[in-house]
Amino acid sequence: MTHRIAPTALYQEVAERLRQRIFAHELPPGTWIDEQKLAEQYGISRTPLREALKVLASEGLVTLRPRRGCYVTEISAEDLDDIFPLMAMLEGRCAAEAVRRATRADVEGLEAIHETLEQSARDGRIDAFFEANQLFHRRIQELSGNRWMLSVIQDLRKVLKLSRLHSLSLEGRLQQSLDEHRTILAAIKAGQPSAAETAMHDHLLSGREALAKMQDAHAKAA
Amino acid sequence: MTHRIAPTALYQEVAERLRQRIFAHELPPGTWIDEQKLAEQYGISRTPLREALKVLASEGLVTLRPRRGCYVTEISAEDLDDIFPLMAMLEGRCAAEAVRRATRADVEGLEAIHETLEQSARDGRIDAFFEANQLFHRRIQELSGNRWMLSVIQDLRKVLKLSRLHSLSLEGRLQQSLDEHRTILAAIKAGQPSAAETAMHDHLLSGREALAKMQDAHAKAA
DNA sequence: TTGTATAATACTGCATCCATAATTATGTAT
DNA sequence: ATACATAATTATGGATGCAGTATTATACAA
Repeated sequence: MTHRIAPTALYQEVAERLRQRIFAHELPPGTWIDEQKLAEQYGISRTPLREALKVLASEGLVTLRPRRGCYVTEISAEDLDDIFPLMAMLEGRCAAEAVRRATRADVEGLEAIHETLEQSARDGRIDAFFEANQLFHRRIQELSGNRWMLSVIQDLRKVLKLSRLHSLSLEGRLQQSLDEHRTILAAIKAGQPSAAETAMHDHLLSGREALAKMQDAHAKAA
Repeated sequence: MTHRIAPTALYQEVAERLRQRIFAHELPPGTWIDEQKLAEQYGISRTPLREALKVLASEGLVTLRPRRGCYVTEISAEDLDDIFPLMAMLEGRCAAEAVRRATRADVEGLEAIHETLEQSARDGRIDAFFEANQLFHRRIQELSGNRWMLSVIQDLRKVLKLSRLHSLSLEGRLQQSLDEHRTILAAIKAGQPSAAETAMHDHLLSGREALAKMQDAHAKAA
């Protein structure tokens, strides 16, 4: 008899599926979410769907306008200007803390992740690069040992994913990103908390700059 | 004809009422939330109540265990050890940024708030002191001009409020808290960002220490 | 008396239904 | 033709009902 360890509720699964569709920009920012259409699509009633939307709303992925419906949140340039420095500070702190707490094995684990990053870059496998990148950052956050810090960062990262340009920009500066990662990893291996902190901090801000350039180019094209 | 500007949904009102009851420790951590009893109490159906619980869950105030019900979140000493340094960093940064952005009028507004804090302390009006304290912190966060920073901090503060000792500890160190506020304000008036930052930072950590002492005393009494 | 198995109870999760408000479509007057 | 008012439609918010599972109570055996 197999006992279900994680008896996830329907609304949770729906929330996750919607998250994926939002991140994939299949539901771009501004899109109105048609409850009954979606419910029908998923073969469920509106009740769990609406519960899922409440969750996504408190994550900031959708915006609920009472009596007006639910829309995928639109993120402004000002929001990005707010979020990136915040993330830079938080992830920077994580890196510093991670250096202080990481065991030998932990560092080796990070090196392994970084290696797949390098490999993905060489092979031009962008999606694999994305994934390894995410994992690298996340692992460092975990090593910092602060559950709440991790939760805050992950929440903010979700919001960043709303911006289509966010993923595109990474593509254009793959090599630079890789270099920055090397710097971060080097500081970690050398056991230098504050070097790791500034390296991570700058890495994030560099991401913001790349995104800003994307926006400029985008605006010019329009 | 008055047009309702903010047509707040029922689930939002319910969520707010529950928040208050949780913060007031009328529903202490660990309490099981009886859906139908509460729904009956509020004279509503379970549907909006359940939606409210979803919101509170993503705020971390309650924990939903699928098929098992909903419980007020219990916060551990480790959580506090995670959250306070995080808050110290965030609010510290806010203070620094606030100094850089505040106008003359802004600073005067802060002074006014601080004055009610002083007055409340003199009069021994603890609830008024609490309120002015909250306002002071919040105003600084607003002055920092970073909406997301503010949102993150407020979310974390909600979680802190789960700990009954949190409010009690402030009571015991009213004078010290006041002194620390004076230091913060002085740095702001002097236009010294980094002094304000460290003052605010230390103020938060000092709060954590006081809480730890409370916990020790509490443990000893038990 | 204690432990286990079974039955009764209670609660959660989801579906369906309905009232109300918002939106769109239609008609009329200027 | 355009603007406004009214009617029809549609979608949201909330209530109710029901199936399935967790929990508690009861009975029985060791």
